[in-house]
Amino acid sequence: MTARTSHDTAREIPEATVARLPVYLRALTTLSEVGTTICSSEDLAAAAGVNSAKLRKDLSYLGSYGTRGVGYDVDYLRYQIAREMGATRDWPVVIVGIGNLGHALANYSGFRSRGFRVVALLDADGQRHGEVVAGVVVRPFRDLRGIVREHGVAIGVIATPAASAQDVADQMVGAGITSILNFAPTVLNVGADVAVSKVDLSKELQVLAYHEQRKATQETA
Amino acid sequence: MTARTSHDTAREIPEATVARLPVYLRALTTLSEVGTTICSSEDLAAAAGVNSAKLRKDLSYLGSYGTRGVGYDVDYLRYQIAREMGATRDWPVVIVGIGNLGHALANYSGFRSRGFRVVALLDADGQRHGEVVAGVVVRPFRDLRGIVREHGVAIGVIATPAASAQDVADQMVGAGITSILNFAPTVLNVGADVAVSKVDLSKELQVLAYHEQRKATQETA
DNA sequence: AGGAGTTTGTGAACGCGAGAACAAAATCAC
DNA sequence: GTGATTTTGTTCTCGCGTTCACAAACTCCT
Ligand SMILES: NC(=O)c1ccc[n+]([C@@H]2O[C@H](COP(=O)([O-])OP(=O)(O)OC[C@H]3O[C@@H](n4cnc5c(N)ncnc54)[C@H](O)[C@@H]3O)[C@@H](O)[C@H]2O)c1
Ligand SMILES: NC(=O)c1ccc[n+]([C@@H]2O[C@H](COP(=O)([O-])OP(=O)(O)OC[C@H]3O[C@@H](n4cnc5c(N)ncnc54)[C@H](O)[C@@H]3O)[C@@H](O)[C@H]2O)c1
Repeated sequence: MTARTSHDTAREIPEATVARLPVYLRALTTLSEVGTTICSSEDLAAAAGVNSAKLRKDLSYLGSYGTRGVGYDVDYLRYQIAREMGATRDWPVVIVGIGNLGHALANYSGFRSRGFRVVALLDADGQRHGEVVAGVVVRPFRDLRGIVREHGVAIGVIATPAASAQDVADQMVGAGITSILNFAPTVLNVGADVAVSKVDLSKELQVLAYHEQRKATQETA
Repeated sequence: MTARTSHDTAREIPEATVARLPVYLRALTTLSEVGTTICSSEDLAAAAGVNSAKLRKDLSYLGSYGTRGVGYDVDYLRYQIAREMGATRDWPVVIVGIGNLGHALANYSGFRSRGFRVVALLDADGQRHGEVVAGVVVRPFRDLRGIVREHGVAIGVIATPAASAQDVADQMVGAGITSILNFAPTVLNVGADVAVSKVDLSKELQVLAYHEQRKATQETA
């Protein structure tokens, strides 16, 4: 692979690599906060919890940002990853369904610090309208279209019950949203041009329980 | 592959398959609630949002629970998957860090309905002690050891800030917990006999932002 | 300047998972 | 009963991701 210039962003980055870049970004931020200016792939891999060869290969998809015999400049590499990920710009986000989870998400400072700005909190329940959460007022769900247009929102978060999720997704797509983060335990049907990411909290617990179960049955065997 | 009897649980199930079993379980529950008694692999695959060949291969790791030319008995298959996953028994769980996210998790009914019972809510902040969330009182973090022993807790959930997460994990392991679900954005260092599952909500958003970014730069190219 | 020591970037081997395709097994029609 | 039809369980192939291993490239010391 030849060297890449900073404006050469055309190459495909494997999905598995993309999923790890945020982890590297966080590890670099931590290193930077502790005053580290240079780090080796070994150091960074340990901080990110991955194999160092994998880390180097991942970074090689972005370009050649290290120095052999030395390592990586922490802040420089961090900027390069952030730029590639789109983390150097601000992403307006709407959250739909301001119940238990929606409140937690709205209050989460980690989104803001990573470039996501909650521009609206929407709920179908009139009882919730007018409530202010983390400085943002809860508004009716029907305001979705106007908000998306006004702020150029591309990313929507669904935190409604499963029964409403498909309907909410349809309206989001209709309003112009092209990426959805879904917390409801349902499979969403959307067009191929819409990206859906699903977070299933109880699935994670169920997988852990499976391994516990296996450990137990193997011991008694 | 030969037929398997119901007590033959020794075979290794691929991790990718284990991760999908909860999805199948949920799809089967939905089908059952609508009154469906028999379904084909095609039906179930559509409900779960996967390829039907993949579904059949996944199920074949558990045993041969379908009937050729007919399909699967919904309730029977659901029971078999639940048994394999350990979902037929009750799993006591402790949640540590009852802030924004901890409150949402404590209030989440989906855990209970899938066999997880929150036996304790723990927080280091004395201000929070005594508060009742979803019928469970918030107690001091130092009670962890006693609670784990008393209830035989194997699974712990970490919802504290990142700075405290490693310490909480160490104490959990010391108290006898062997599976941890971590919501803090940190890599946890634990022994090889402890399973850690990490849920990183902002990572998911960052991956979506990356794809949005790519779409945008490709259009302008 | 040159050699010793480090660390990156990448070619190559390997293993796992996804999906196509098909044989085996069950039902149904008559 | 027998053939047509349906649907499962499994084999086979392909591609992706992980990891090893090493040459290339850089620094540091003398
Ligand atoms: N609370 C958790 O920790 C947790 C964990 C895992 C998954 N989830 C999932 O996240 C989702 C939300 O959970 P929750 O505990 O916050 O539920 P909740 O009932 O507390 O909140 C849901 C909110 O969505 C609103 N809503 C319902 N239909 C709507 C619609 N069509 N348009 C707009 N808003 C609508 C409701 O008014 C309510 O405010 C659920 O699907 C749940 O399964 C929650
Ligand atoms: N809120 C969200 O939606 C969200 C989203 C993604 C990730 N997270 C992550 O989840 C974690 C919790 O987020 P939050 O918004 O609930 O934070 P929070 O500050 O509201 O709550 C943290 C709680 O942990 C308690 N705590 C701190 N140190 C502790 C210790 N050593 N032992 C026991 N308890 C301790 C605090 O007293 C507090 O009650 C954070 O790591 C955050 O990054 C939260």
